[in-house]
Amino acid sequence: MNSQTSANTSMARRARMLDVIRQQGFVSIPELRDSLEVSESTIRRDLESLEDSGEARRTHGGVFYTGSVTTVRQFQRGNPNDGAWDKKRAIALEAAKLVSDHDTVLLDGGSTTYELAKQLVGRPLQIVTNSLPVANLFSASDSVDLVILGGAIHNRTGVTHGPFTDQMLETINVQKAFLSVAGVNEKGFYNSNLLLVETERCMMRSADRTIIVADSTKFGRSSLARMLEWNQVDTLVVDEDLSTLWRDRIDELDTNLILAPLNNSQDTHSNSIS
Amino acid sequence: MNSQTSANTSMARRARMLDVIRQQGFVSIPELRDSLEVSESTIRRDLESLEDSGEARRTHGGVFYTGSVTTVRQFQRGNPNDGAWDKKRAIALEAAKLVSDHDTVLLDGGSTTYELAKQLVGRPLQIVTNSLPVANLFSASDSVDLVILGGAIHNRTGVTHGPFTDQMLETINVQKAFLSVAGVNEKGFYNSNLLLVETERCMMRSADRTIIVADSTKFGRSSLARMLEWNQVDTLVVDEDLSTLWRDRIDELDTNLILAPLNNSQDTHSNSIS
DNA sequence: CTTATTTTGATCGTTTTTGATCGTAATTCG
DNA sequence: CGAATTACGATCAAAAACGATCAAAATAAG
Repeated sequence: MNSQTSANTSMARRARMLDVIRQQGFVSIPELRDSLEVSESTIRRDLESLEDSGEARRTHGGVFYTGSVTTVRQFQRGNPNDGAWDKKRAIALEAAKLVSDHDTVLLDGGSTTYELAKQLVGRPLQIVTNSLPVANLFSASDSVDLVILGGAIHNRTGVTHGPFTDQMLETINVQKAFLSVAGVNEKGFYNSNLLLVETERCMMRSADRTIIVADSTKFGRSSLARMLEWNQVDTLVVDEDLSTLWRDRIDELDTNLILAPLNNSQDTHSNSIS
Repeated sequence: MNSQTSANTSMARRARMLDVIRQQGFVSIPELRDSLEVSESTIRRDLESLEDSGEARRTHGGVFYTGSVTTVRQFQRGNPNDGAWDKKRAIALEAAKLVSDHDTVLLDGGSTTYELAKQLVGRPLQIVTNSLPVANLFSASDSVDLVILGGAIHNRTGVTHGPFTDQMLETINVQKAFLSVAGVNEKGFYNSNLLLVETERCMMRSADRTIIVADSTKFGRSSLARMLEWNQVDTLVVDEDLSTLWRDRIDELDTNLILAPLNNSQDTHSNSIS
């Protein structure tokens, strides 16, 4: 009809639609029809698409916004068939045993530390973290004192990093720091972002004990920036798929190695339910 | 002609209903019918559903709120009908107009600033905040540089505060700071938490302009701790339900007063997105 | 310029939700 | 204890919302 603007493509419309949904939290279809000046049929089709991509959830009578969970969703939904998922959870279970009640614990960002965080919810702890998803986990809980490391947010991962974070870490001391890595080789531990690596070095300096959580697929892989040397790490938690080659190597160092068993889905449910 | 303020859908209605129940503790069905303007049959069906989900318990003659910890938490899913909510959104719309693209903006915690944050999503900005919910809104967005103020999390509200936060604010400068308050009287602006108030003072010092967002119900109410004096505030955004008494008072000061209109009929093209 | 593909808007049958009615159960009052 | 009143749940018809389908319009390709 009226070719008023050049920005009348379906993609632009969906972006606008999502904006409206986000701003209002909930919108009915007639409202969207008036606001975007297209037919309800088109609205329905667009919503279907938006729901498929997970940015909104439809209900009878309208739409809810669900988009802000995208960062968290990465972890939660994740790739359940990834295989590495089981390893991460096994590692998290073992790592959680290293934490005592009323400890002060620093948690880095990353999917493995996020799993660890889930294990720690509900326990009486002081938690320090630079990860937004991890912070969200604990923010509801009454049992933990939560401290967030300030700084610039790294968009993809939802963790803070940079000079602000580093400065804040200088005045903080924790008993145990759990760090995640992107790769491990014979020279040390790696991550992909330079600023992030600097922040993680600061974390190490703030901690009495530095504990690395890494699944076995990370071994032999390096990445952009070296984070730590072997002798700077107290304890390493890996799943039991770690090759004997690496086990032997670590044996010769004075880094503590903890192997997480992979078939432990039994022991939590084994008893009860007669 | 659906100039109805609230979207009429089962889900939104149940949220409203639960709000009323929570607020009053016990409500009769006729009361709910009057308050929500639907038939008693619908009320009964909704209550049945709410009881199934454990959020309320029915008895002969009405409903009790069962304080169940559904941890719905956060206003994200929202209480679209807190009553004051319309005001908050109107204020947010006006306040958003004060923000220019590529501004550096500081956002305090609070439901009104959260509404403001929703309005700002998608715009090219630098955002600094101490609020976890606000941070979550922006963390997915590519258009904003997000900086989180570190510090201890205040459990109820999900905002950081305390010495860490204050220290970090000392090295930060923003063009506009949007602060929320719990109360306003002739002496100044109040909030309920002493440490939080100290942090908000630091925010004010870090900002070129300090803008207070407060709905009209806050006026005449004080709270534990005085945060700011009148002369420290550049601009005040309030809904138009503000009494003439207060309008006159503010007129005599050199605080800028912006009144947000409440008629929320569909805005035609006031939405300057792009 | 013509044809093919995509996108849009309208229509229609189906499903869901809503409001009213009515018989039954519970509570109150005499 | 029994009658009256009130509240409750089930049933049913009207209304609203939904999904599918199809033709027109817009866009892209030949």
